[in-house]
Amino acid sequence: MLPINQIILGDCGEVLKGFPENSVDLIVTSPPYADSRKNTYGGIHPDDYVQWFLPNAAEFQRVLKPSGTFILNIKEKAVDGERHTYVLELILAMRKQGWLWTEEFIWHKKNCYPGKWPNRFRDAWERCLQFNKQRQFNMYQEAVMVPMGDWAKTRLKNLSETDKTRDPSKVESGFGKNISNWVGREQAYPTNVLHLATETANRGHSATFPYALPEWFIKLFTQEGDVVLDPFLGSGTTAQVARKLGRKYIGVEITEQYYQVAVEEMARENEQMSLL
Amino acid sequence: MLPINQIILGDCGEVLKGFPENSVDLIVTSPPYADSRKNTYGGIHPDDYVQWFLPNAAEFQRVLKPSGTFILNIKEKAVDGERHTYVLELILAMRKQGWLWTEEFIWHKKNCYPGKWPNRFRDAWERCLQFNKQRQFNMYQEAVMVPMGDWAKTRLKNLSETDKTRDPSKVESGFGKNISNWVGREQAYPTNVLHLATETANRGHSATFPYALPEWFIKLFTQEGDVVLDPFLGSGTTAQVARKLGRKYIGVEITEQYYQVAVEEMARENEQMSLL
DNA sequence: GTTCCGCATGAATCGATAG
DNA sequence: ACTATCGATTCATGCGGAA
Repeated sequence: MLPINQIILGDCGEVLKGFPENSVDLIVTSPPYADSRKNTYGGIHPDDYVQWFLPNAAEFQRVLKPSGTFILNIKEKAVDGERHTYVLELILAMRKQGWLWTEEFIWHKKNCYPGKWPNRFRDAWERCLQFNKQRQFNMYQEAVMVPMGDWAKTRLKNLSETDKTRDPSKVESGFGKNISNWVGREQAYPTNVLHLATETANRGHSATFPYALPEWFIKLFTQEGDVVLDPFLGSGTTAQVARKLGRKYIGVEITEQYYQVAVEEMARENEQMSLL
Repeated sequence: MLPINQIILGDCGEVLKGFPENSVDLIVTSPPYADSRKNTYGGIHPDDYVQWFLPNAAEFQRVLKPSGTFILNIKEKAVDGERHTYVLELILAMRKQGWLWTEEFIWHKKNCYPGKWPNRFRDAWERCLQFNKQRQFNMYQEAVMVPMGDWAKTRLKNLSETDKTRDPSKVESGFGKNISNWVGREQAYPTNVLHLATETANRGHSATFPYALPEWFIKLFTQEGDVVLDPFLGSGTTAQVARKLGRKYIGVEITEQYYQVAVEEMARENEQMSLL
């Protein structure tokens, strides 16, 4: 049976074998990036990453409903002066596995990590790859529409203050000129670029993604009561958001430490909610 | 000899064979997208795109200086409900050709209008792939610095103890050691995400990119007097920008129609400049 | 209640040095 | 030669406490 609203300690590749097929509506996850968390996840070498990931992807494909979606948040690192190609190879390999590579969303990290190097700038974006089992999948675009009344505010907020000061002419002319087109319309659809800051508040995990990231995809690809799975749960962000949005959640985490953090966070939130 | 400051009518794969090797400082171009300009470029089918592009890339590699850079502005189309993989395959194939895939910049198209498709949102970004011949290449980062955010003014007023000697975190970042470098600083280095509006003015070419795009890369990778090549010139944006910035330009365009537009634009600008 | 302001921190990368 | 470790470099945000 499907372990609804549970957080499970274990290797997702193994744990998922006990799940029935075609039972999950959305998989949204941020797997360990190659070689970057040596001390926590064992550090998969970039050259071995595809081979490590593929068996897991096969299980994801099995448990995902035909109408479901798989969102993979990932970014290749720089190795020996180049961007490594394991993410590109992973996409190609997953297509051979039967996945459809439907779309690539860009997460623009407004507060990216600082640094300076002679040959590259700071990395301010990550990929959110959308995979599907079939061309027809559930998508609730209206759930993530931006209200027109707030459109101006949100748009400018998304650009952030610094972006505005850096390119005032473009923002003002482009924005002011077009605003008349939107009068009378209620809501606008977003684009495939997400502007979110990483949350710097320590949640006991070195690589939490911001709540808004899973939130956006959960709203977009599921309805209330649907099942959301995060096979690399980390400190539990996806599960917390899914529950808050009235979705069923399943989280799998391999390290005892983060499993504990995730369980405690869920309990803490539970308590807070019962107090209200 | 290298045809400095010229626009040439012809197929770049052929035309470039007459150029000496190691003679160009920067190649920046936006090639015909697969299947999207059928009537102008003959419409390369997505499945044939890599095989069509590779011979051209080989010539680019030959004429590029060892210290030079190749910027390729490209985005895969959605074909049959999926993102096509020809761009991923092209990157892998070019690496086999000897190119280094140094970086992937994201061009975020700020003023893109919300559209409506049943299963995807409006595409608001394109790839700008950076390729190099060797790990050491010319990069003039100071030429593209941007104003610092407003936070800096208040932030640097009084530094906390942790700013001066911050404990190394889990990720072992030695942040905050030479905070004195910051005081009085007005500008910051940009990131690998470019926020540029698409230009609305259609200059008789179906895929013009905005002036700001080649401008940014020309400033970043060349100095005055350097040679900038656009092998798919289109209506001439790259050549115009290069000349304006005091770089030598070479443009190659295969279609008579766009070649004419490019030549006329250059002449028109020449006239305007002589009037000032 | 709002607004302001201080401040810790984050999926980094390169080059030199040591083993 | 080849790998492992270490030091140096650098922004911008959301949070929480205070006004």
